[in-house]
Amino acid sequence: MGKEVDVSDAGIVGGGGSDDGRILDWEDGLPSGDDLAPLSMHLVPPELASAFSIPPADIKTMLDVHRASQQTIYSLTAHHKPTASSQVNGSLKPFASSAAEKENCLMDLEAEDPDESPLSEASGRLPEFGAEEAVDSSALHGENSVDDQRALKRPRLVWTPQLHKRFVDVVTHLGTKNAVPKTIMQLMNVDGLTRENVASHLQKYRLYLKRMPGFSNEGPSSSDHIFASTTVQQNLHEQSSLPPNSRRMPYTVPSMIPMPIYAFQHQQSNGAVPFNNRQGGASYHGFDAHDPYAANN
DNA sequence: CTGGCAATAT
DNA sequence: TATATTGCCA
Repeated sequence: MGKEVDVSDAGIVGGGGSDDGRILDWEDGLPSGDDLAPLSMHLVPPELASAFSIPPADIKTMLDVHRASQQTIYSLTAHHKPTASSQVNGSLKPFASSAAEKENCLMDLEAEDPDESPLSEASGRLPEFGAEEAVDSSALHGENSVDDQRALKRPRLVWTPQLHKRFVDVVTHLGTKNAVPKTIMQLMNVDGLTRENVASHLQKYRLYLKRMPGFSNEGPSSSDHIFASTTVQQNLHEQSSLPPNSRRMPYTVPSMIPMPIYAFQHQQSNGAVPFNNRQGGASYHGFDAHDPYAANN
């Protein structure tokens, strides 16, 4: 990876076939197609997997491979979020790879807060892929394979207790004044989380707060260290994608930005436990009327 | 363009 | 039911 291939003269892809030698050179030593395990083949035999409680991996399709390779390419090139300045019209859409990344790195949400309730989210449930158009449309039409990725509609977000906790932490830290969807989204630092996701959740959350007076938080609390519990190390990535003139608020101190997690999204029904999935009782728009965060804090 | 909010959709 | 989307206005 650290080596660059000189493409200045021979690299023009569609040009002449004069670069065959180089490509053969490249392929030399690689296993042939016959030596490779088919995609449908499990790396771990089912019996062995079940013996060790390893959840069965889902069969990979060409579409999966396509996405994975796109993500690889993406990570090798620009690791940019979609900003106004970034010109991404060429081939790689940040959104597409972000979605792929999200799907591949499932829910690693746990990993902060050891005292978190051991909810059985990690029940080994793999979120399947949304588009069931298993047929490779690019093979049929040869176009819009990239555009489709952005057009893929995201699975609906599940506000797990972990996600919700992060949400509440950020919101209470910001205070009612500064807690706007965009800011919340940025500070939550959850990969794949959209502004709309936050806005929708925030709307409900405010309705909840309205009937629970006393929990509301006015101004930004600069002193509390709600993010101190979450270990911060790497991941100061892409925080500088803000426009140069945008003001850097005191609460955007990098050390407060928690470790990135991945938004867990699902299709229909799976083992994901919503943060408010209590059983009966009084709840208002999903927010428990009594103490919704007892289990989360 | 973003945010807030109610209504409506999935 | 939980979340998404839409429409309208600030």
